[in-house]
Amino acid sequence: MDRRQQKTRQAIFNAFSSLLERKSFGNITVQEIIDEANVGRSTFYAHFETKDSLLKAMCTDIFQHVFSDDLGRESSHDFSHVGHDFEKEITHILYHLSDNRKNLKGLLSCDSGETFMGYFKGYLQEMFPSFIKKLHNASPPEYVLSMTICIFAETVRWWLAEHNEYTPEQIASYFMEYIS
Amino acid sequence: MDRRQQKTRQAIFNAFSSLLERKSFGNITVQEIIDEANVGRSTFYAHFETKDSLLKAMCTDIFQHVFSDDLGRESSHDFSHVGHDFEKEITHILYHLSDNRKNLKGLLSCDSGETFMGYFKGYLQEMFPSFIKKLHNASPPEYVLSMTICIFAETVRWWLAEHNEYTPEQIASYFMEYIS
DNA sequence: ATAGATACAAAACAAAATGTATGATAACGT
DNA sequence: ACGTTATCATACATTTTGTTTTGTATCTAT
Repeated sequence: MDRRQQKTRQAIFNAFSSLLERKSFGNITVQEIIDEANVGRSTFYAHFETKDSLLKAMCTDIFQHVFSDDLGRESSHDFSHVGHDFEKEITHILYHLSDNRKNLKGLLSCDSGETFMGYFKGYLQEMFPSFIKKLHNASPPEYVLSMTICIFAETVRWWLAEHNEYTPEQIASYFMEYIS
Repeated sequence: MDRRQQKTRQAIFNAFSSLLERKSFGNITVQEIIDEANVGRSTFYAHFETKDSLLKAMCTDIFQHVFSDDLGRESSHDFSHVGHDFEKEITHILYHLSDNRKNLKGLLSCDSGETFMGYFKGYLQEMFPSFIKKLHNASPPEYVLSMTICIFAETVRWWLAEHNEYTPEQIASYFMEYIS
């Protein structure tokens, strides 16, 4: 890929990320992104059709880093049998998420939430079903799955937005305690 | 209050509600609300400063109906001792929420989520603390509270958006099973 | 019933944002 | 070094936003 494209793309990502720290997705204009990134108007639209496209691209980027080496490699893992591995896996992911703290805080505080959570849940749905089979009986499995994913997402949000003082290991244990 | 004001306010609420069924909050323009409500431009701005003001007013309206006769009357209830009453209370609230299903679906599918959930959680925080004292030990209480609120909100969203076939009683029991 | 207050519609307006298009310039890959 | 292409600056039509003005209709209080 052309170096110029990379630089522009990164500049836009950085600008977007920086703005997300200050204001919510819905209140950010393309114009602001352009100004912050210091790129030409037409250049922005050459890269992204809309503000939503940018959001999606950014989510894809982040999740690729967070989940690639984990789930890609370990998708064959069956968490239903080895409970301890599951918590370790969660911890591992939390470490990755922590690296993206700056971006995630903005993305998690809804507005962008719908899109972001969509991606988030997409990945999580590959991890959780085999694990949650062990849990709860009377409630519909799809309900339990939805809640488990929601709780994980909210745990991450709670952690990154308000309680950075906890370690990934602690957060993982809180999460495990809550869903077990 | 002037009848004219009431009519206009209601027309705007209805228009907003109608639009929320079709598209997300972020993609709705004031212009569309004005057209749909069939009111003058200046009239809209006489009632609401911004689109966000409208959202807040609508949330206040809805929650007032949902929580007024419950929490107002029963705020003295101490749910930490009478577990069964708590589930009944939840069921009661679910019935009220069900009445506002049309509006809530739009409001819950994020964008407006940030604002709406803020209100939602504000009310829930008055209900839950005494109850969750009984639960979980190792995790921070504020974490458990956050997750409980989040689970309730997500339960409602899951129910209204995708699984209307369940009764308030069923949903309440699923919720209780999940958080107990 | 009437008088004063006020909510309303219609229109016009400036400012900002959106999305597209153009030509010139600079950086790129080979 | 050459052809390619990403970028910028500029311009433009369109839409949205929020304010203001003016005349009219409707309300409330007396």
